[in-house]
Amino acid sequence: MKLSATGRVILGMLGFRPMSGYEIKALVDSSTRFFWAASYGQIYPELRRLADAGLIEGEELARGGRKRTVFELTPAGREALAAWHASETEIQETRDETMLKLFFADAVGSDAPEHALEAKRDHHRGVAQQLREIQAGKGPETPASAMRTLRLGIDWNDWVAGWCERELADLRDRESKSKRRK
Amino acid sequence: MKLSATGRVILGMLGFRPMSGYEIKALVDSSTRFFWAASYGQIYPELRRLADAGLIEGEELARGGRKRTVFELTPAGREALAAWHASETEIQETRDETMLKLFFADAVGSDAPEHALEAKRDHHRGVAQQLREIQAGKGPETPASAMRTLRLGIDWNDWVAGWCERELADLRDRESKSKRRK
DNA sequence: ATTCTCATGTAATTGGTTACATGATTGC
DNA sequence: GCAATCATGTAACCAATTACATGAGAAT
Repeated sequence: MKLSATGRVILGMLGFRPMSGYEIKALVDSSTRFFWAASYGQIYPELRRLADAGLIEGEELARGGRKRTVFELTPAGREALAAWHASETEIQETRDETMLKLFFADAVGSDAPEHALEAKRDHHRGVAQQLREIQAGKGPETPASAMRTLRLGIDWNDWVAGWCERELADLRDRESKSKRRK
Repeated sequence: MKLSATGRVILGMLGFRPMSGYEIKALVDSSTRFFWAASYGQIYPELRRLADAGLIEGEELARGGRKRTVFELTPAGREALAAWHASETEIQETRDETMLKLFFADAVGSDAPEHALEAKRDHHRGVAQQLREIQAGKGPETPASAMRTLRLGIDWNDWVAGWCERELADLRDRESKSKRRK
């Protein structure tokens, strides 16, 4: 049984604890969405497929007066999760517009590289800030691996912002030198 | 005129110099593919759309005996490229399986975090290696912004590999300490 | 001769988002 | 009474990959 992209994130989430589709979506939005998003339009149909495949099992469990279906991993599902986790990484898809702008800067204009670097720096600063806010909101029950991933996200965004900053300094330095030479 | 995802990379490539669809694809594969991929199934139809919109213009230019269509930016196309470059970044889509595995590690097993970190470290080392090979193959005519992007890719992958390495050391350190305590 | 690279395209399928639709419950 | 949140789902649409199809010229 080959796990679909959305299937991976669902099985993983249910590995933490049983959840409803709604809870899965909420958790994705406050955690993995920076590197792995999922929408309702994918989650609910995929829950059904995973249940049909016997990897998860749903139970009607009302909370308060609201009825909802809570899914949990079956033994086969836990096995599939472990098998996926141990398997070779295959999905690495990225669409990073700041990188694309950086790449094309020379084709656009002489001040484009500087602008692209500034925009990229600001972008990563903003994401780091968002992640810090999420971090502050996480309780002590949050799994260590989730906190580690969050920390990596913050450190990484800080690092990229710093890289852009250094590159900008370098760019301006060379600019002022070439002006002096004239 | 709003540029589609594939439209952005095509206009950008044609910003460097006129090219055929085949050349665009080859260039994408040796440069932007790590953060912005494109397939023939997107490139050729998109070339037609961009030409219909008046942003690019095709000319039949055989090379050797092979006939091919070389596209170049029109003034409107160059304007659209600059406008996109100066606009707010909107596309930031990532599917990073190594991050997902890191995130779920605690839900999988006690040795899963270590495995996930090792796998991620190795993955980034491999990508850095690939990028270094690409870097070695680039000639002096390669635009500075393209080289800068490549350098960022290498530095970034090295940095992530280093982050994983430090985290692994930390993990093993705490592990041996907790064993001693027993 | 045969394989590789250049070159262009389309069809089928998959995967995914967005918007819509519905409705109950809880908290203010 | 009203808004926010919980909760589940579908339909329309869009984007993209993969595989297929074709063919010619260049290199060995």
